[in-house]
Amino acid sequence: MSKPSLPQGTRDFNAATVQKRQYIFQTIRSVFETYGFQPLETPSMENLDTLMGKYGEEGDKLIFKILNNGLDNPQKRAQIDEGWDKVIAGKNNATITERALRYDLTIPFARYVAMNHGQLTFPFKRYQIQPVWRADRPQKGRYREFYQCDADVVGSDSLLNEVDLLAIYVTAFEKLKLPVEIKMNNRKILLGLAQVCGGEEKLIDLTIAIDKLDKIGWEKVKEELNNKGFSTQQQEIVEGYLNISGTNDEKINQLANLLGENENGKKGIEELQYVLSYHQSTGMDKYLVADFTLARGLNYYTGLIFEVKAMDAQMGSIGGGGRYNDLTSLFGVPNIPGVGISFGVDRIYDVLEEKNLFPTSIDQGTQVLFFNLGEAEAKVAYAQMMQLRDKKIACEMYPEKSKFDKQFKYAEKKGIPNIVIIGADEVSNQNCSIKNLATGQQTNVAFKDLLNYSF
RNA sequence: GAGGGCGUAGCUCAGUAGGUUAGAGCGACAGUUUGUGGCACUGUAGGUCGUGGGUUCGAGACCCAUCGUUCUCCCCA
Repeated sequence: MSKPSLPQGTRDFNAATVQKRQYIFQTIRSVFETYGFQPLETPSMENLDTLMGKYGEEGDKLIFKILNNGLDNPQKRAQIDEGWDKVIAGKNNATITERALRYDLTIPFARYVAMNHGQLTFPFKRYQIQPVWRADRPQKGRYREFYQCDADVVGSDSLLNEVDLLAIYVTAFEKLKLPVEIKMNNRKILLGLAQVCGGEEKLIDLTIAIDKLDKIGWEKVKEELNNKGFSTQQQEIVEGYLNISGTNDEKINQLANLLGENENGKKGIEELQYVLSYHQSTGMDKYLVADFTLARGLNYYTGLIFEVKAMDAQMGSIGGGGRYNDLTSLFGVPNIPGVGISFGVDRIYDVLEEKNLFPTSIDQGTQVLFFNLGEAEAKVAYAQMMQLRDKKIACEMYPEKSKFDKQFKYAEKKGIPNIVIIGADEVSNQNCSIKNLATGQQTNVAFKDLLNYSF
């Protein structure tokens, strides 16, 4: 028997951790509900072809695939061998695998909308809090199983949805007391840039290069652009684009000059301005930062895109989202525009922990420990305890008659603030001794008054 | 997919240029006269040194492989 272990990139959560995670979930959930979003849950596995091809080449490689059952069936040997050959050649084959663990919550949601659009009332606003799985190499802030909290609106083109979703971000992070910056860009701006220098078909090469700016620096980006066949003149435009700086308004002005009369550029800027100006009136614009180098990997985005960064923390993005104008057409139902955001709970947890931002009051453990002083006494004490439990006070009784020392230590280790002692004397006097472990104060309380005692 | 670090008691780690029976702190358990904890003292248990090879008279230490873990890059939440 080998030592038990956990699959790579997965974790157990102990009591204290679960409570802190619940605090994050509940905070986000209550904000979602306040904004009129309703819950949805989908299965942890989807058909493989629902997921494949939606996350780009890199993403497809990170999907956890589930091996089919019955591969040991000798009668299907030939078929299975053929299937394996295809899998080994890098293709998917339904004989070997036809299901996979979900990689995010957006695509399963799109699949749900495509399947149920006849019954849904649009605009349809749903939130979803569930784990997702990625076959990534685990490292800091990166797990193979982690939770996302998504809110999406489908069936509406209005930018008011973007405004609303940004407000959700701001409200949730304010409640969590986590200082953040929300970066915004627009795919249309990136498209406009591509059209101005090199053409639309270079959009992907261009965004990949731009995205690397803060990691590898301009010289290397320039080199990469050169390799991808961008002319000197085009490279200069990109350089000008990347050098845009200042306040949001200043950046937008510089961008407008650079992109000139390009239709996509103008539209992209207009949308960005709309959302920014809306949030000037809510006061939330102080969190919003126009960042034209923001690209985002998922290739289904078509409009405004967002990414949330925790301030002063060594951590990748803790949330992201954007507009996708035609996601359901991947599943045969065209013309349902959508926009959504996602919270990365596990990373938010790591940042809150690192910065010590969890409130101290979320520890919801036992309030009162009843000492066990023997069979007869325990029976009397148990009846008293049950009354407190009826009043929703968390109580427990030490399960065996042990020395005081031991029972005290148990209370201490579990962080139980109060103990109640009911021994032979107390039973005959119909009262109990209540001791507060922090202060050491001990008082006698009659059984009939116990219910009104404030612990 | 590429590249580093680290695997010694339940936990955190020591372990000198390879040399006898592998150590400490914390934790656990027991006790210091069996109704009042935190402190202190005493004692007890607990290790195939990740695994498998190799070098050597001799390996926890050196070499190779393998597994696990962690971090960076890629990409992402």
